[in-house]
Amino acid sequence: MSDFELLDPGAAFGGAQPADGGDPLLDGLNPEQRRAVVARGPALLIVAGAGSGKTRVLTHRIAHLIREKEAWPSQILAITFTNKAAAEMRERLGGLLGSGVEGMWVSTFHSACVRILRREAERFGYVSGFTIYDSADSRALLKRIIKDLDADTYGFTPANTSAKISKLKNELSDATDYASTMNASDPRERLFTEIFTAYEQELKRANAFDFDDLIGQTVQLFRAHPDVAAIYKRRFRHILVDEYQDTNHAQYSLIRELTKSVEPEQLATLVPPVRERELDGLGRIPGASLTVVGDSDQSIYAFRGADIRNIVEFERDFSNAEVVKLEQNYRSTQNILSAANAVIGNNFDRQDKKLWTAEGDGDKIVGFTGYSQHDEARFVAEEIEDLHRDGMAYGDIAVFYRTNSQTRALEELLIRSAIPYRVLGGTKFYDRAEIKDAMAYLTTIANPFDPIAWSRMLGAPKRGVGPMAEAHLANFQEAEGVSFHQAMERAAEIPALGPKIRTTVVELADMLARATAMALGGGGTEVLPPVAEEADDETSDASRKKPAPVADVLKLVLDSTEMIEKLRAKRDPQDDARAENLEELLAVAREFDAQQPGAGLLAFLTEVSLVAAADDLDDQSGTVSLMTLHTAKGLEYPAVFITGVEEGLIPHQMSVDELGGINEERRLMYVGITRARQKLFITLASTRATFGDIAVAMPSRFLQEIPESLIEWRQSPGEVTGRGGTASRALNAGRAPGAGGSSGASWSRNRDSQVSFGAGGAGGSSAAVSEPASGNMQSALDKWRERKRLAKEAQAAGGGFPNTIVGNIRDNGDLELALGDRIRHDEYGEGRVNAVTGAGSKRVAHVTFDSVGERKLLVKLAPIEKLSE
DNA sequence: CCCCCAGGTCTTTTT
DNA sequence: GACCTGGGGG
Repeated sequence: MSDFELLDPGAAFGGAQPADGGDPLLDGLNPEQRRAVVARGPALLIVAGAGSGKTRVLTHRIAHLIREKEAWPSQILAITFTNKAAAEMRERLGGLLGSGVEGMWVSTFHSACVRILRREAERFGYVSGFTIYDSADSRALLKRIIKDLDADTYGFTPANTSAKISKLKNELSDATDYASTMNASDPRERLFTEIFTAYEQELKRANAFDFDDLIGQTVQLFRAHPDVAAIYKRRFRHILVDEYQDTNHAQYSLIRELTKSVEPEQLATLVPPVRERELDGLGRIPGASLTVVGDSDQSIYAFRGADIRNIVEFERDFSNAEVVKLEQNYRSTQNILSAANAVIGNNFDRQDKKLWTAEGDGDKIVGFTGYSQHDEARFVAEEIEDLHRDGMAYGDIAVFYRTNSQTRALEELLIRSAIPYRVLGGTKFYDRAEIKDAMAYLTTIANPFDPIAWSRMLGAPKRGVGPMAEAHLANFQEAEGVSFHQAMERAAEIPALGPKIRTTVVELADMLARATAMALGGGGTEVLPPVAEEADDETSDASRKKPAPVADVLKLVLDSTEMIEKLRAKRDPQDDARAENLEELLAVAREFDAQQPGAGLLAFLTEVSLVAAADDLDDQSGTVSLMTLHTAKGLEYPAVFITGVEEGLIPHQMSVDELGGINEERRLMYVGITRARQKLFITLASTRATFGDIAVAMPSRFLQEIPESLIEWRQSPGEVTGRGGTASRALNAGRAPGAGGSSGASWSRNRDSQVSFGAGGAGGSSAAVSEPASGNMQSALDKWRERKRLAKEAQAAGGGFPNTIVGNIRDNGDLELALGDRIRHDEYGEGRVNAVTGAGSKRVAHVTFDSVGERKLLVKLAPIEKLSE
């Protein structure tokens, strides 16, 4: 991405632009881009198709505002989607402006809100040292609440409750609102209200915010305290929001609040005093100018509350809005763009927009169908090796997938092929148990009122303090109204605790007190409870010394708990890896201390809470990047693999019944395709192991939406089982006999939905690509179209259209395998059957191969034949 | 109080 | 296949 400028043909050839005027901020931009840079006025919408150079436009716009003295850097608030994008933007601005980026806020919604909340926390009963609960913390808290209220018998789980609460909070709704609108005769709704209320209370007691609160509470803060809002409204004169299509209602409201004018009655409280030239004709400070950038075709976060209407209705929303459309793509070849256009064109609920490029067609998209996900992964690994041999850097290659669980097979093959790779997101470093344990110490040190962190800290490593002791301490803490640490110090006052536990607890409390003193830099000043009035003098402690480096605090914790030593002492090799992870955490803390000297523990915890999946991407790492399609948004790579392009995966099974679900999945596919610059590979498998057993997979409907002339199949879905001609034999063999139960049902469905593919250069395809329909009942339409497609295909199968490859699934029929049989496998060679499990079409053979060892195979579908005994 | 094992449940995507 | 829960034994 750093070399984007170099690859930008607009810069190289000038295109249709007027001759360069010698302005570095405008030269090399196309006319639309220029308009977006120089446009002024209250509101600007930049509709930026994928790869149309929007980051460049945004940075140039900001630089232009500053260079033309229309704004000080400190008057700019730029919101990006990830911290990485923010860092990149700041870097590019530095390149354009030199040093003049001091004081500019370039950050994510969440980081910006934390910054505001930490400053203003005291105004609404929080302490600035509040904890940020990630989803796991929220769920841990909800789990306790659900158990306390016996709500699990009503089907409430931490996961579904947390999702529902999150959704409500994204709509800026709280428990009181919910209670007033719910159907009170429904016991489930009443119970949910109780859970929600308890959850809010517990968060407050813990001095903690969850992710959604960060936005929502900031909005509440602004609404409840116009004087606070006035400070920020006055400060930020230009607000720019990237990826606007993925903003939710809370984020939208935040932007709305910030772009309102400051009314005359608020002016008096502002410091420094308001000067005449800041005011408009009505004696107000006018609202900030707003620039939003987005692409409704790339809206993929509806599940998180993102509301596509925010961007679609922007013009209605902000009157006098100017609109600039960027459609020229500087990233991909025409073939890739044509595929992307073809796919997204099937979403009928969008404004038509076509990406185009001045570059040539480029290579065709390469397609491959493996018969299993291992086969698919093997192809990916081999192609990566080829690309690398031909001179492409590993860092220029990315592999995308829909679900995190798909990484397993890919990693296995990449390891075997000695290809350096890294997985972004997924099981994150900070999700590991041992890391969470260590982090719990740091969190409880920063916020001794946080029960989740305290409880985790108490139990790890095991020290003989169990749930009973924990409950006694927690009760004492609540009754006395002290911090958890103070409760521990006074363990002697709790008669229910045994002498041994008392000693352990007091010693632990002593260690925490030392660590706290270090972390806060004071002489052991106890952090005050979350009460607004008292919190004031917490900050006025002039005698405070500088906080110690985070690494020192962590070192104290690790040393005194002997966490690393205890792990090393175990004989499980996994525990060695855990010990190394803790060493790694220490290294991360040292790195943080070096990057931000004196920032302290709280800043470290904040940063860790807000890292996004794409943030740990290191452009210089020189490794292949693996990530979900969601994480891929905003990134680009010369070579891209999209894997698992199957029905049920993309579109994901879960989305099929959701309102607009298919359309969102299609956008996800579109995002994936448009990440590729030169080479795009689309792969799938005809069987996939899920849940431990193996199921038949069908090619994704999105695959059929790509014109076949754009794809060069190395192995098409129709060919995959065609080796040795067994497929046709199997297909003529008719319906599988005796396939009972659910497996039979799924089998017959698969047989009915044969897919027509132009494998091997077949002519005009009869592929059932449905016409874009008009209307707005998208879900119903989706279903109807799906049914139409299936009907058409069924007809095609029966009527025998010439290009239809009848049946794309191998079928070994009722091949009987028994213990001890020798078989030959197309890929693995010869092997011996150890066992056969399952029944019907789900029969699985456990085979030890001479070359690769034990494998499990679906008898019906595996490319195997029985050797004579 | 802690460890181990059997059995049930689940899997979309993430700041 | 992985993770969590609950019961039994040490």
